Order: sequence, then C-alpha cells, then structure tokens
Amino acid sequence: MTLRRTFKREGEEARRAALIDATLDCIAEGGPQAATVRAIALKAGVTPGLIKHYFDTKEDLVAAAHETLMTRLTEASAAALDDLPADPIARLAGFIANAVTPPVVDPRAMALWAASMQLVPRDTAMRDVHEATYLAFRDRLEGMIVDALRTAGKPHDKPATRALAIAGNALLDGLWIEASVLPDQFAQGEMRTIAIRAFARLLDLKLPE
Amino acid sequence: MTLRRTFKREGEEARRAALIDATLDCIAEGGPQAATVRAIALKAGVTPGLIKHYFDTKEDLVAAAHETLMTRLTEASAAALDDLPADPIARLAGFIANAVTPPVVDPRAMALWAASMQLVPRDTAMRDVHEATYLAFRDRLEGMIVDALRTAGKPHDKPATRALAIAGNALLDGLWIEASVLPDQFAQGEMRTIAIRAFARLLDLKLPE
DNA sequence: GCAGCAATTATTCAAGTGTATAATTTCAGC
DNA sequence: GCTGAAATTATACACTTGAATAATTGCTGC
Repeated sequence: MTLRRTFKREGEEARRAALIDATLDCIAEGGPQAATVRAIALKAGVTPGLIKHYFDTKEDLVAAAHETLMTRLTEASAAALDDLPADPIARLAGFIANAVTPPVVDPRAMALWAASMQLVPRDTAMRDVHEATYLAFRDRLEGMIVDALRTAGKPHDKPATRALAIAGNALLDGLWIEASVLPDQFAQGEMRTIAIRAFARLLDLKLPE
Repeated sequence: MTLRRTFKREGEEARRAALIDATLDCIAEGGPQAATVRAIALKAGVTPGLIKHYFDTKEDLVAAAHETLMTRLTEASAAALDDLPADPIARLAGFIANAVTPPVVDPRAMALWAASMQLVPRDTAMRDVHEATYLAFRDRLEGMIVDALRTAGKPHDKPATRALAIAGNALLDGLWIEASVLPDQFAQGEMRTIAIRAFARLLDLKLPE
C-alpha cells in the first residue's frame, strides 16, 4: 500500500538531454558546488538514482554538460552568421555587434563560462575543448578580417592578420565579459558602438555602425 | 598518556593571513569545492577548529580571502607603475606590456579570478568588489591614455577617451586570459608585441615596442 | 491481455562536510 | 616559578554528498 511516484518512460536521448540541461541550470544558478546529484535530479523531474543509470558517474555527467555547453555556444555563433549580410565589411560589423549584445551577452552564459574556465588549468580534457573552441572562433574571425581587408583593398599578409585576429578576439571576449557581468555600467547600445569603432581603428577600416 | 600535537602561538594577524593564504591556495589548486575547512587547516599547518576561532563561519573566511586577492591584484598593478618611465607614451607602453606578460600573466591568478567571476552574478558583495576593482583599473588606464594623447598633440575629449579606455581594458583582459590559460599558443614575447601594436592602432599613436 | 525486460523509484551506506563544544597547552604578567 | 586567560587541539555531531543495490513500474512484442 506504499504509494510510489508515478513516472513516464522517456527515450534515452531525451533523458540524457534533460539531465544535461538540469546540470547546466544548477551550475549557472549556484556554481559547480550546487550541482549535486539530488539538485540535478529534482530539476530534471527525476530521482537521483536515474543519473547512475545514464551516466556511470557524476563526473561523466558534468563533462557531458560542458561539452554540450561549448557545442551550443559554437552553434549559436555559427547560426547568427547565416543572418548576416554577404558584403564582407558589413558582415564583419554585424558579427562584432552580435558578439557584444544580447542574447550573446548573458549573465547565465557568463557564469557557465567562468565555471568551465576554472577547470581548464587542471583538467586536460577541458583544456582541449577550450583550445579547440578558442581557435575555431578566432580562425573564423580571422577569415572575416581577411575578407574585409581584401574588399577594402588593404594589405592582409598572414602574420599581420593573425595578430589582428588575436587582438580582436581578446577585445570581443573582454567586452562580452564586462557587458555580461556589469550591465548597468554601460548605456543601451554603447557596447556595440565601442566595439565597432575599436575594430575600425584596429583594422584601419570604415565599419558601418 | 595521549600525545597531543605541540603548537606555537602566533599573533592573530599572522594566523588570519595564513588561513587566507591557505584558502587561496586551495581554491587555485582545486577550485572552490576543494577549499574545505580540513584542507585549508592542513595547508595552514593548523587544526580545523582554529578556523572557527578566527572566522565565525567558513563563508566569512572565503569572503576575506577574495577581498585579499582583489586587493593584492590592485596593489601589484600599482606597484608596477612606480617602475615605469615618466614619459607618458613610454609609460603607457610599459603598462600594456606589463599586463600581458608574466608575472601578471599567471595560470594560478587566472584560476582564482575565474572562481571569483563565478560568484559575482549572484553575490552582491562580490559584485561590488568586482565593480570597484574594474573601474579603478579602467580609470587608471584612461588617465594614462589621456596623458599619452595629450603628449602626442592628439585630441582627447571625454567621451572618446572613455570608449578607448573601455575597449583597451577589454583588450588587455582578453589577452591576459588567453595568455594565462593557453600559454603554448603564443610565442615568446608575442603577446607583448600584439598588445602594443593593437593599442597603437586603437589610439592612432606610435608606441615604443 | 500478458510476459518479460528495461526504465525508474526507493532505500541504504560509507565518506566527507561545516560547526559546536570540551579538553589541553602555551605564554604573558606577576 | 605560578597562575590564569587565551590560543590551539581533539572529539563529537548532524547533515549532505555520491554511489550501490533492491524493489517496482511502465511499456513493447506477441
């Protein structure tokens, strides 16, 4: 006569996805230490034991969650590219503006990013993921910089564009962090203007604001 | 006949400092979750109970540790300023180079910074500390930019220098992060050159490399 | 419908957590 | 040297953690 919790069977992929999403939510809200098996299970609407059924260990679940996070960030960036104009210069400007305004600028994403950054120095798997993600983003930026410079009839030799991509990437990262963490410090649209003008000076190029 | 651990009485300030240092070490090595009272006490060469004697709660100790960290970073930056040349342009170049090379670039500092970044979105006290630190650094950078522009006979109206300081700060932050976390990606001295050339273009100024 | 298998829940356990309290030891002042 | 107060250690406790196992339930194929 003990009343047991009623449940529904979901597919494996759905349950894994739900558990991963719940893990990311927990980390975003309370940091890694808040992502306990019980909290994750509660948020996923499931019992803690089920985690063991889909992931051998909690560490495996966290690793899967981080991989999902990185993939999503990359995909979001790639998806935004499709909506950008074809003209290389306008395209670069749109890409820059996109990187420093919502929804890319987002406190939750920032918290998740900080959590993963913390693991990178002492977890080789995490470092590999970070390195690959970093280089992919930077290479994409470098490609757009080269296209824009070529369109404007400016020189674009390899060592110079590499340096510009590294600096440009760093600039976007820094602006993204501060805009995400201290939104009240910047006026509406200010980040966008600052980023585009800074890139214009960096590349010695007129960029449409 | 139970043999008790022998100990020496240290002053209050020495013990508090030792506990704070031990806390920072633990966080740097294994993240916040590794900073348990037992691990901290062990690293400080002390018994866990003593923590309670100097800090009402572990949370208090962690807060004190973060405040110490921020203060140290600020002081380190200020100390380096004294060794810079008096000429505003050379001074700015030295400041930039300093920010993207060791010992400022440091995986341990980076890990600690990421740990505190993670707390900022959901802890108002941490956000206040971060905001104050960020603005102090940025204002100092803006002052140096203004001095350099004035020396070069360039215009330096307020809204423009604010934007340049925000962008310059973001650039230094981003380069510092990547240099700290992926040191193998950059050649010896490469970051320094990239940073100074990027600033030269940003400010339309010749900077000594 | 029903048999059986896999998904899910419930329960348990050992280890680790922060904190509170009691027992000792150090050391300064006389 | 002694004494007493404060610093430090030792011990205990209640709670949370991740994981392992047993019990049950939902569902698919016949």
